[in-house]
Amino acid sequence: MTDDNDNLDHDESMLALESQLCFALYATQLSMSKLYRRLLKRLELTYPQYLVMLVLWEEDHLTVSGIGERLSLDSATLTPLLKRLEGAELVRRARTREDERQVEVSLTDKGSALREQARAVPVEVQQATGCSRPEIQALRDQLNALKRHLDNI
Amino acid sequence: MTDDNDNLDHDESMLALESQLCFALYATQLSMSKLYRRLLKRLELTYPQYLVMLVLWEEDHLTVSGIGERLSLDSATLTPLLKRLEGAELVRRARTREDERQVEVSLTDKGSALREQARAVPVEVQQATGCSRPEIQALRDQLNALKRHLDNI
DNA sequence: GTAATTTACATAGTGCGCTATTTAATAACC
DNA sequence: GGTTATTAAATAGCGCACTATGTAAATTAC
Repeated sequence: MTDDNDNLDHDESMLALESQLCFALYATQLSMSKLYRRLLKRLELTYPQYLVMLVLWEEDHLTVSGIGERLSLDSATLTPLLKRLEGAELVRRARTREDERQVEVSLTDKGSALREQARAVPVEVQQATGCSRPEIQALRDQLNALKRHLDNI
Repeated sequence: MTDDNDNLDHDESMLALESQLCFALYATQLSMSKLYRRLLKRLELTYPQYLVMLVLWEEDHLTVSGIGERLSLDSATLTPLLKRLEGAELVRRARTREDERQVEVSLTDKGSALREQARAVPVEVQQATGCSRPEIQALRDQLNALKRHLDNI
């Protein structure tokens, strides 16, 4: 019954935790976010807040749905997060005159200034990954390709 | 001042969202967990619950900290999750006689039986990723290597 | 011009995942 | 044997990230 045994071994490894790409992704994401939590402590930002700030440092005056598109996040996630950034006086939120359904998110002076401190973060992260820049870029590109596949189902 | 401009462009891309490995990881993890949410709906499991079940299908009768080690998760995360699995009658939890600080988590018959239905999940996931098995294994191995680096800081 | 539909955001509720702390049990030390 | 330190799990509180739903504004259809 070698055939059955092969199937058994195959099935065993199909459900084994270590085989799972999903678990590698999940566990590495947790480790990455732990590293960022440490680095972002002095900026007084959480990791998702930092991602939002990255978006706004790149392009100010975005709507909630504009930020949502960039980060693949729902307004149910973004609205409370942006309110906390507003409370920290890093952004301001206001309904646009053109379309009152839309909320425009803009950087405050304090929010813009925080960019200077944030500059050190990617350097520190790169050191922590122990990877070269080409390796990081290759891995990032593979992940982005994987995401596009996953999103097209 | 081309040198300054080079530095400026360098700094621009260092904080650009698309440059960030962290964001690729974060966004891909969100997409992966969305895919699993769809597939796991009929098993009535959340994604983290599924990961716990994977661990127990591989090795039954683990302590909370044993599961925590496998998944890199704290007891503050696991205890409520395991209570929900217990409520769904997939596991049972009991203090061990040898050391009453420890809680042993065991599969119920229902929990063991769920494994059969779970077998289809990795196959469906692999189809969704659009990657070959060697590609998946290579990406998984790179992520695991990255995690080890991140954890050693 | 009005009604129906769609859109953008907000809210409610749930399930994590974390830090900090508490509780109870075990181990180490004197 | 008693005290102190450590360990395992649980609890509290907070910040997401999601689904579902509600509210208000804009667009579309008639």
